[in-house]
Amino acid sequence: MSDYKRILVTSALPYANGPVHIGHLAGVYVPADIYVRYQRMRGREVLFVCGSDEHGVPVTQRARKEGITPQQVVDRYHSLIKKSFEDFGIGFDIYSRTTSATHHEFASQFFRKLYDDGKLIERTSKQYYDEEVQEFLTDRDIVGECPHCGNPDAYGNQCEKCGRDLSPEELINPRSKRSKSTPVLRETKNWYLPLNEYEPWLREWILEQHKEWRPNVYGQCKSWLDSGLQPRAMTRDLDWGIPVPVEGAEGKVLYVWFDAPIGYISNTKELCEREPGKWGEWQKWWQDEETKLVHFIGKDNIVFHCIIFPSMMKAHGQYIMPDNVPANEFLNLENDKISTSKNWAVWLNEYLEDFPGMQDVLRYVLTANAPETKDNDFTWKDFQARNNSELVAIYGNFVNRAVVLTHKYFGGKVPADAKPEAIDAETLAQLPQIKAAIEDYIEHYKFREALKEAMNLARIGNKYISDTEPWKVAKTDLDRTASILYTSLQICANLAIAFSPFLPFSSAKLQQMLCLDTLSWDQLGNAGILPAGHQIAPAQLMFAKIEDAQIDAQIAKLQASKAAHEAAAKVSAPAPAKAECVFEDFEKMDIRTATVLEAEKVPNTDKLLHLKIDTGLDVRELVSGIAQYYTPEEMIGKQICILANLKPRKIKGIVSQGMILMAQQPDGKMRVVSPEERLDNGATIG
RNA sequence: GGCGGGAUAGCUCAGCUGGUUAGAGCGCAUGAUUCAUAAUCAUGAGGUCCCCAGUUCAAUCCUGGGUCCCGCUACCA
Repeated sequence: MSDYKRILVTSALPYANGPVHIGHLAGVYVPADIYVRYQRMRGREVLFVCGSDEHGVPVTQRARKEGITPQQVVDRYHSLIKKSFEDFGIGFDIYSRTTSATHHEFASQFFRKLYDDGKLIERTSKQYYDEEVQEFLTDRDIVGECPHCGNPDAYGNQCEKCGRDLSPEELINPRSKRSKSTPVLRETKNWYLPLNEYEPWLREWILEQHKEWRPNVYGQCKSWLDSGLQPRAMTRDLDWGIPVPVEGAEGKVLYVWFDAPIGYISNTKELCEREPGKWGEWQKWWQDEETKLVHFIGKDNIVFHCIIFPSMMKAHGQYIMPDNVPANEFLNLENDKISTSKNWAVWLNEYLEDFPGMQDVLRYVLTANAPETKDNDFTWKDFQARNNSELVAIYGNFVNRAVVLTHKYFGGKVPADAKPEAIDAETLAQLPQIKAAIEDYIEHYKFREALKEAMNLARIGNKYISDTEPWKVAKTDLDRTASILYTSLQICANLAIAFSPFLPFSSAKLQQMLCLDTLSWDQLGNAGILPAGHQIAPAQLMFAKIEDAQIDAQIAKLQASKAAHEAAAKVSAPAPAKAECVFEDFEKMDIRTATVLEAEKVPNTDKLLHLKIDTGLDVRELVSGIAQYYTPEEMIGKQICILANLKPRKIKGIVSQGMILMAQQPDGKMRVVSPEERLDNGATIG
């Protein structure tokens, strides 16, 4: 922090196609919020910016699925997410959105500057357009015959067989993977950021100057840089997004990873223009070397925040670079990956309803168990245990002991330090050490350890009060009792400060109980925060015990929602009906029964099985992408149905003669189609 | 498959540039205590530091190989 005047903190923009869950919180928002609250308490000038990421293909997909507009989708989730964050105490200075006018204008200008300065490579090409889905196709959505080796199933960017790079126009007889129709060539232009030109600079900046970044972040950057960067398209042929502000770019939008990180900047600008007196000009946050920029993200975003966005800012020329990008690993839930689509998650908005007033418990658990170095697991049992045996039993209990005794013996007035002893000073001497430790840990983004130090302060308090036994001493020596409680109350005041970046609601409550107006970080370690004679409020419990029933209910809810989702996926949203076809088309297909003789995984793939089957006509081989649903052993001996006269295609070097008929549900579950009763191989189906 | 990260007590995690009796919290056991939300305090048990080889006087740490988990990427008629 030494050389910086102010700190700008960004936290990853949540994607506005679903609510926020505990994985997001643990990975990004809670640590960022702790960092920000801490820096603010130290009196540093801090700006904490976030907002919804509202462009991109998943939003349009969701809209299509629900029969509403993309705008309706993002409106719904933006307000839900924003409200949840507020209620949870994530202290953004601004939480805006990438569909805002400010952002659209700003991102356009940013792009336009790169364009005008010649920082972008323009590539005009005839690109395949799928008239059925009315969209341009990405290279990999097009397959056709390789002009070099004749492989009938080369991809638009590369032939897997001969390894040559291709462009889609070179393919003979191209086909669209999106609709199975024949695409037509249309002229299109796209603009690329030549990341390769920034490679030497990135190497120096990251690999030489930021060896202190977390291993996962540094390692992944190194990996990208070592394998060589390629120009990356910054525009897309889509209709949901920010229009590309260039002549002849109709029907194109900015790549969502171009637009989204600029959201950090445009949201800053929005805030600065709204309250210029408070925040000054946005440029001071983004373009002044004395600003320390920190991006809090999850590990899946590393490349965008460390390679692409910095390259964009470098290309622009006026921006500062992040000082650190503390990316967290992932949080699992009850031993399973958190999944929005499978509804396997604890949603923030639901947590807030189910556990009203208990924001800090979740903040505590997610910090104590934060996935800082590796993936971690959230379990409700652990949540309960940490609440009951740490927050209640150690922190809450200590405060309660001190406050109750003060009321019992001194009418709720802080007693004078009438008869100090060595143990008091020895105990209080630990406070500055705790302060230093918390500071060091937070400055190094080690929030888990920092929180542990804060909790140690409460442990010190409990030990002190047990060692000195004021309830016994009170029978004979009220002066000594006064000193003990004086010391205990000072520890309470220190606790309110030490915990306030982590547990802001509880600190506020404690501060109220102690009748303290303001607390600053500087006072942490101070053994005389509460003056003798100061009146404090009656004791109230800081944390409530969580009973088994509440936890069981959450676990049951989780299981139920998962089951409900699975059931719903089965009945709802079947694949849309296809266009009518004539009988003659159907008749062309030779569908018949066959039996699997041999099966094995295709090497170097995750999804492919190589099968040998008896079709009744012959014994032939085919390749099928079912390895995630069936093991080779399960397939052997199975009777299946195949499309026997499908044009052979070579996949991973194996000629696949036909296709297995598979039934697939909307939730992805896939099963082979078999006759109800075993028939001879080669029985025709129709 | 390629690349990156991870694997340490029953659980969740620390262990800086190779030498520590390998640590902490929770949980568990025993004892003390009763001001406090049966909370607290003390003591203790509990570890092939993922596996195999190598370098070294010495390896949890370094090197090579392997296994499992996660991410990025590729593949996915």
